[in-house]
Amino acid sequence: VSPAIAKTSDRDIIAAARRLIKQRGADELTLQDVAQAVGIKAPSLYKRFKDRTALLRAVKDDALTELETVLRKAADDHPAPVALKKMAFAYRRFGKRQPEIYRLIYRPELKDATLEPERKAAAPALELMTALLGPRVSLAAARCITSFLHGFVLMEITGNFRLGESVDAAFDFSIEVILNGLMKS
Amino acid sequence: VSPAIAKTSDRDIIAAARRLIKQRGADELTLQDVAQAVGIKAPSLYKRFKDRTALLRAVKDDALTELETVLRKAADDHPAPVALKKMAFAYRRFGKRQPEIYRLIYRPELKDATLEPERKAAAPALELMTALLGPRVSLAAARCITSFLHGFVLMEITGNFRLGESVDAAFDFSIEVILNGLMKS
DNA sequence: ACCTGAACACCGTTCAAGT
DNA sequence: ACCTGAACACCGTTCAAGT
Repeated sequence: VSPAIAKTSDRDIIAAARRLIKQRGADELTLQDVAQAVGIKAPSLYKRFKDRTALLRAVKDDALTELETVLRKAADDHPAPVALKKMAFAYRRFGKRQPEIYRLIYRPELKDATLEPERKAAAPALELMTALLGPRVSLAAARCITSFLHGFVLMEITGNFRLGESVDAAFDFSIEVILNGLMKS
Repeated sequence: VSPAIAKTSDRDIIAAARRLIKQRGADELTLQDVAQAVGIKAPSLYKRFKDRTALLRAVKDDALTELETVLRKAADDHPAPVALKKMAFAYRRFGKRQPEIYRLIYRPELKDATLEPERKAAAPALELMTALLGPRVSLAAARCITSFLHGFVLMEITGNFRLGESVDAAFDFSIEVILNGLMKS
């Protein structure tokens, strides 16, 4: 008896799911669509992922890993204040390029027990804040800038900025405001 | 022939849906559950709401109206800097008290054509910023503080602050940072 | 005018059977 | 070891029929 040959792989499936989510959003993602994209039938997906949520979680982890890379590359070897700005811009760019993926990252039902990936993605900002302000306020400062970035990106990709004027300018302005405020603290 | 007597009303239905969402989240909301809560069957809901999305939208508008009231009451007649802080605290409190409702408000698929309700809820912050900083930077400043608040509340209710230290303190700190930064601009 | 049961479409999920 | 068709549960939605 010859065992069935695998037609696909976990990585293929994750990549296909991610592409579909990027295009249509996670709510529209059907296991049938994913299966079809990798040349199998929906029930076969259950050999590799416990359920739909587990697959979404895998896509999320994939995206979070990429986000961490993007943030670290942006910060590079720049001095802390410059690195912070570059990181902020890179963060926003990531969100704008793949809004549906960005939204996926923060779905509450996708948090797993370990929290490893999200911790890794949050690390770069915290490290920079420590370099800039010292350990006493670094966590609070990281929460400040992180919250702003998250909120701004969501507002922007959800279409909540519709009163005119430049959104780019508002972003630049806000980053200046926050960094100035942090320096004084 | 006696026409059927209405067993419920739009307002009852919206209130029931809101209560159920508050408890279990919008994703878990079933039209059957809503119908049962007001003593009718699911198909009857379609006499009053075009579809499930329209019902969610009505709940969202209801919540946004309440949010605007809460924010205006918090600001009251205080001088602008005080009013801004009070409003920020009220905003966070609203989100923490009804996290699932807060999340609902910002679902992209629930935005309607007019955008009236969301505009009204954003107005108080913008007005205060104009009073505080003048019309030249008020919109950018409003976007700054609004983004921060939105991001912070989401991070908090989604459970993204888990590195210890006081979250309350981080919020206070952040508000100070941003207001200080704004004054210097 | 509003309510209902029955029916349909769609989708996640399970499982026994195939190679 | 992986894949499949068939079946089931659940839910949004439609519609003809009831009062």
